[in-house]
Amino acid sequence: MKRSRDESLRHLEIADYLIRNIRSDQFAVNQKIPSENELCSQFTVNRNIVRQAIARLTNLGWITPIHGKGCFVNPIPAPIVYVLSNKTRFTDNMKKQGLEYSSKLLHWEKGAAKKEEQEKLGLRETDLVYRLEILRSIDQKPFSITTTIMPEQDVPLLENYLNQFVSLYEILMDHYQLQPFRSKSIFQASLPSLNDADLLELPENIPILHIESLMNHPSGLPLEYSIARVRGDMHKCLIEF
Amino acid sequence: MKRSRDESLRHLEIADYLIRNIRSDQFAVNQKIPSENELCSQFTVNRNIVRQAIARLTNLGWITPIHGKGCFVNPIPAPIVYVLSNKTRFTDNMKKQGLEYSSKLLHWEKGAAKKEEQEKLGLRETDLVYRLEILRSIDQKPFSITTTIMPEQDVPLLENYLNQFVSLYEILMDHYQLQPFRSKSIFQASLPSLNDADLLELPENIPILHIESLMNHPSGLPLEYSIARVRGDMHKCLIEF
DNA sequence: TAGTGGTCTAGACCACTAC
DNA sequence: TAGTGGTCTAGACCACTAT
Repeated sequence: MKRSRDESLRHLEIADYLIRNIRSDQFAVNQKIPSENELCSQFTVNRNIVRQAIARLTNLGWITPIHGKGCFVNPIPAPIVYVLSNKTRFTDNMKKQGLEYSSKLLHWEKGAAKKEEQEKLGLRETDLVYRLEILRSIDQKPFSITTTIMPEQDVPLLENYLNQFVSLYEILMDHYQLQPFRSKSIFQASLPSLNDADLLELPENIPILHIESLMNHPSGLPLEYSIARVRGDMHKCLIEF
Repeated sequence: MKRSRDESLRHLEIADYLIRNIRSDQFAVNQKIPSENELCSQFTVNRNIVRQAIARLTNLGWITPIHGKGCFVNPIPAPIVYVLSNKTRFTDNMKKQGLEYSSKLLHWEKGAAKKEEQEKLGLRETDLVYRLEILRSIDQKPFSITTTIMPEQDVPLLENYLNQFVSLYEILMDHYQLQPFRSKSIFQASLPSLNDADLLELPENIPILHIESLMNHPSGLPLEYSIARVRGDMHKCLIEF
């Protein structure tokens, strides 16, 4: 995977040219960059080469090509700083920053705990768990997908409250008097699965911050195991020690 | 950036075929996958299409093409769990896990503190800082690059000890009796810069875990500001609350 | 209808590796 | 020398958008 800076690959040259122009606002946000054919003549190369450059910028999230119209420069999202502490809530964080947020329950199910879930939550094979898939958005734009697993015994008949889902923590608080505390989190950088990329409306190559968390009862017993996938380019996670 | 699963793009079909075969060990680790020409005839497509599929797998880190030889399946690195706490050291973490690690000082300089550095470290415009660029490896494989900034006043004549660099924390301990404590860290997922990708010997599209940290004196005064870029596919960062 | 991006074919020449 | 990957050309046909 070695690369050297002096090799003259035409498509990289064109990609660099485009990125420089976007950076310096020569190609403004939400505006079109030159068409493929224009770039072909400008650089006297084949359309395939231009398309390689275009693909590169698309993958890196700089532009979005729209069939029949052209390639448009993406707005650069300013990363949102999210403070993670033992009692952080998504909603609290957003409220503090005055951001418009929303949660949507994509899917839920009740079933036997899988092996990993048993271990993380301290359950037996026969125990049941709820699995929720939640999409969170900020300013109407998809921001993260979280899979949350909770033991059925802690939130019996949870399905009764899922019809008008607004916030998981409201449900826990209002109907079960539960207030989970963060016990530990594992951070990882990865690329989105095709499914997550679709849901987050992401180009494939935008990295994802993967946060696997265990939340406890105030007593210390595990209550909630969650795996969040957050857009890397929209998110910074701050931890204070 | 919408994608639907039912569109039949030949190059995606080929890429899927290859990934399935790698996953199921039909194409074993460190072995060659079929050559481009073989894939061309197998799928009765043009070489360009096969090369799109190959590029996809390369970017995703599945294979490494070697000129004149073929495309070889990459070994899948098992992620190393790194515990981050207010007194974590890289070397301690690795020692505990019995891993062979090493640090290499790539570059150092002394100069006026930049604006951001002044803010983070509480310095004045006239203050000087040391900037170190450190490459850490595990089992001889590049793992992370860290830029560390320290005020000159805290580590005067640091250059005297950089000739035989082994570990930054050894120098701080042995020559300055300093033991920095982690105050806060900011996590972000991103893609590597071209330079970092080169140094880490990474395909471009392997995501990077970006950890920006502030370390303090035991007294609470800022002592060290660092920006680490860690291979996302080799690293999990655990935080306990 | 003209212009745009989306997909694909059929070649060419080169550099590197193995024999 | 034969086979491999690396780069690039010159087309074709299609679907979508604007007018």
